Amino acid sequence: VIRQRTRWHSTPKQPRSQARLARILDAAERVIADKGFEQATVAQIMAEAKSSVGLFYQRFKTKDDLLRCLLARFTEEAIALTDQTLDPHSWTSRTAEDIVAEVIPVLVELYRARRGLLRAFLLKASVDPDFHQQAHIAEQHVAQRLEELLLSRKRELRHPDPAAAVRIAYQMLRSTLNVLTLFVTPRRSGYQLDNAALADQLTRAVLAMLGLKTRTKHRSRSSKTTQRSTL
Amino acid sequence: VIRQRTRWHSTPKQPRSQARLARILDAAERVIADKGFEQATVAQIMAEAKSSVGLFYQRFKTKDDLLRCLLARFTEEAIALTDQTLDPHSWTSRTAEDIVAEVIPVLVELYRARRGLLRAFLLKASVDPDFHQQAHIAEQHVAQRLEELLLSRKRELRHPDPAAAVRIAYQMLRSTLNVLTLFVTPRRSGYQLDNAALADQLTRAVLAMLGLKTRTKHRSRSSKTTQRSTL
DNA sequence: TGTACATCAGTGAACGCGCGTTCACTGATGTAC
DNA sequence: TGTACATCAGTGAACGCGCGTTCACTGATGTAC
Repeated sequence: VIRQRTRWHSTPKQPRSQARLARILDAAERVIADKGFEQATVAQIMAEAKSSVGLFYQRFKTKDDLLRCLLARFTEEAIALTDQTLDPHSWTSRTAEDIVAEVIPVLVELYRARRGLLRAFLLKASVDPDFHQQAHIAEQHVAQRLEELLLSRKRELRHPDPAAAVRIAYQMLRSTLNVLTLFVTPRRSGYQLDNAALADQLTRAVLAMLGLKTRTKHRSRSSKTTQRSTL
Repeated sequence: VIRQRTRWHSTPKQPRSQARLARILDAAERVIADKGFEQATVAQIMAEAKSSVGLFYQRFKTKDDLLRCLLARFTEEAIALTDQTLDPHSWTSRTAEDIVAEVIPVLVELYRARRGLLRAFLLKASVDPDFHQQAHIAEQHVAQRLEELLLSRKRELRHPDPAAAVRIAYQMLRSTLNVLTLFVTPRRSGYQLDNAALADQLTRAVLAMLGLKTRTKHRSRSSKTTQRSTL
């Protein structure tokens, strides 16, 4: 009767059930990415994972706890990717412009690939201070790496306060991607995200904000193909 | 018994109950701005309006319908303000830079003043396609006015595709304000929004994106006072 | 090698709570005669 | 001026539904002797 007490939440030791945990997280990510966190029911998720509702509560304290776990998992991935991509050694003898022009498309693609999950994170973060805090910490890591990398080329930036420029440019870039993530539903017809064009536009804009010359290589697409879907 | 059938939703003709409707909308705006739409209960709102729950459903079809009404009311105000502020006649012999430098602080202030309500709108729009559609229409009105005004000074913009530049700059500006609206909780201590500094930073950034020279008049504040709170 | 028992892993029906919505009601104001 | 009735404006307790969470249960795998 006190049996229940002895079971910890999450991190089971047996390999079989550890695999099951991964299966649940994957299923959760799929369902949540598809329907959103609020609309996804625990029952749905566990059906997708081919497990039972009871098991869910042996792995997670609450439904909210699940999203926190997904965030943790995502954060790890994101930080690893960042540290790899933004490692200063891989950018020696490259200009600030190179960095911006190559990092932005990667970011845009990441946002596209994980759109549903990111959307769920954003919505939760906007409503739950603890969650926001958690997300913010991870976010700052990425921001700082990029800032350091760009400020090591401070001289190239024609701006009276390069640090401020990098920060506001990054904030505006991320905000734009966040807003597109929140509001541009792919299901809806009409404007479809053309990633290449979007990345181009953003690159151009960020370069301008940083006071960097734009090479003509970045085509300026006709304004008709420009992404317009916003709130 | 069929009495109920004969009552229309909303727009009562009697002046007394029309005043009451306004009182309900005001109360709703206060409660929703404070707690958010989901967390605000119909009972709370009607208590704040010193009315009863039953009356609520004589004025609104559903709780969602209330938010739609608030959006409609807000939209009207916003469009009126836009048409007044962005009227071409009041800007004759002013430069594109003047326009940007004066409009942005107004926008920032509007966002600050109506933060709670805008937050509720944004969250709803990100989840309800119909609502998003409605908000989008209003939004486009403002965007177009500003676009027209700036493109009438096309020659001043040093950019290969001025129309595209205006659009992406506006989108990034609005996105940034939206993200700040969603994520920077004023209750939380730490970074507090310094509107003047934020407006300055944004102005500088937008001018750069549009290919306009920055006058030294726009102070570049030390990076320590820079707004950093983002997701 | 067999028996008894403990623990692990998992199940899914039932519970319960919050809150949007309904509905049977009251009281005040107008209108007909 | 009084009476009967219709309509308007408003009330708030009760209902009901969705979904997160619980809990009494099953079956399989170890371990002691």
